[in-house]
Amino acid sequence: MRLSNTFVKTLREAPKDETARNGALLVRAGYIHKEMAGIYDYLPLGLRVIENIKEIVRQELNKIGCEELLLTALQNPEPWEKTGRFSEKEVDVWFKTELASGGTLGLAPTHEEPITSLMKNYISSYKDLPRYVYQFQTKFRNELRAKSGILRGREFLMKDLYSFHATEEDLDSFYKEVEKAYMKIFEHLSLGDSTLEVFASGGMFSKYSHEFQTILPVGEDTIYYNKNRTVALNKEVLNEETMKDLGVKRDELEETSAAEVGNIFKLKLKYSEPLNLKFVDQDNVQKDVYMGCYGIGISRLMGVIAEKFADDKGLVWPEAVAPFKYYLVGIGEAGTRRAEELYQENQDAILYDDRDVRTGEKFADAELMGIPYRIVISDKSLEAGSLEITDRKTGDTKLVKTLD
RNA sequence: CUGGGUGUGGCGCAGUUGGUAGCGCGCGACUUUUGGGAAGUCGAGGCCGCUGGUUCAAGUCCAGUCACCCAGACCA
Repeated sequence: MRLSNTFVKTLREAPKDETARNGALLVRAGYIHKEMAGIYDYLPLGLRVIENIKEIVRQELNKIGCEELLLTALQNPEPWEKTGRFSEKEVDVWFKTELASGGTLGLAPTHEEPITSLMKNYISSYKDLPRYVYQFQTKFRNELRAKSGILRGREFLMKDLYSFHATEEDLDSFYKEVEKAYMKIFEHLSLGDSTLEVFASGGMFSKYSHEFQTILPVGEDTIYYNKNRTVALNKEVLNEETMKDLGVKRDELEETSAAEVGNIFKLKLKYSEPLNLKFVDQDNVQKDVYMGCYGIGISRLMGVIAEKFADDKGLVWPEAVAPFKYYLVGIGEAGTRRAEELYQENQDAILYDDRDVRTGEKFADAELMGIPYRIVISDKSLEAGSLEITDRKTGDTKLVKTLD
């Protein structure tokens, strides 16, 4: 991408309604634009980051046999009424709207009901099981208070996976596979070291669920974990019973704040029963389908990564999610000519700053945008017959002949 | 929702006892400059969140309302 070719501009100062570090930097660097509290536009660079995160998630899920689909955001109240979740009493974050022809629709805060209803069309026999389907979808939640930049929005992007099984044992074994896939995803995102799988409240259908929490000072959750990180739990389940279940003592546990980037649940029969999702087993008996659900906050992850790695100069993207690998600057006539050639040869990997502005401004923007490597081609570097590459993270500069 | 705070060009801010709305950044033109956010000159750009009220006169005073930020509560 040529910087001269995009409408996006960087800002020297953050707008004053954006105080969280992730939001302030993402706005300043031109990745997102705020429409309203908790409601953001994703600009070209921001969209690339989102797509990179999605692709990492997609690849790991596909490896364990998941299929991608896309459900609707607008919700027919019917299935939700069957589970009792269309009422504000049960789910207090509904956005609802009216149909011109009469009747109420909801904007989906999550998708258990519609996916369960949908699968009734396709699951009728044990031969149809198990199935794993997922989507990347915009969720709408009418939060009383949106905050922390893109960490907690009213409209946000989530990956939600739903699994369907003939038996609880099969659900259990797939659940374990998802746990492993999730850790791989967080490793690819450079969050492996700082993300813990923690025990959390399981709601009414199981004792515990699991959350994936990334250690982060501005995170909204408080978690506890032991020294070698083999056991971690959310504050909401920090009690005698849980500690006994997990075999830890209070004084072994350390406290930290963290951001929830994923949550996995064994739903069991919670939705299949009221929505009547059944199958015929080998013994010709009708049985309820066991279900699990598994979420990852895609847009929140972008905020967590931005927040976690940023320094005083701006964003610092891990290579796997960065919108571009290289930020290219040509200096002088010969340097600019060579830069243009290099860009032509590697357009997918390069953000080419071909603007007619001073070099200092280009350097400052390269750092603010957090592109992993900055390439400078100048008379100086050409004399050495090479390109000058600076690592955004360490600031180290080296000369190389060609890009790898 | 409770408490506190803020709304003035794209962004950050100033605006005194009510009297023709200003500064910095950014934007346009020209000149000089050109490896760390350049300098000068000239210029464009604003129903002062919205509605109503007081007044000869409201960015400024009064009432209402909306939005946004922070802390807390909430987070199926």
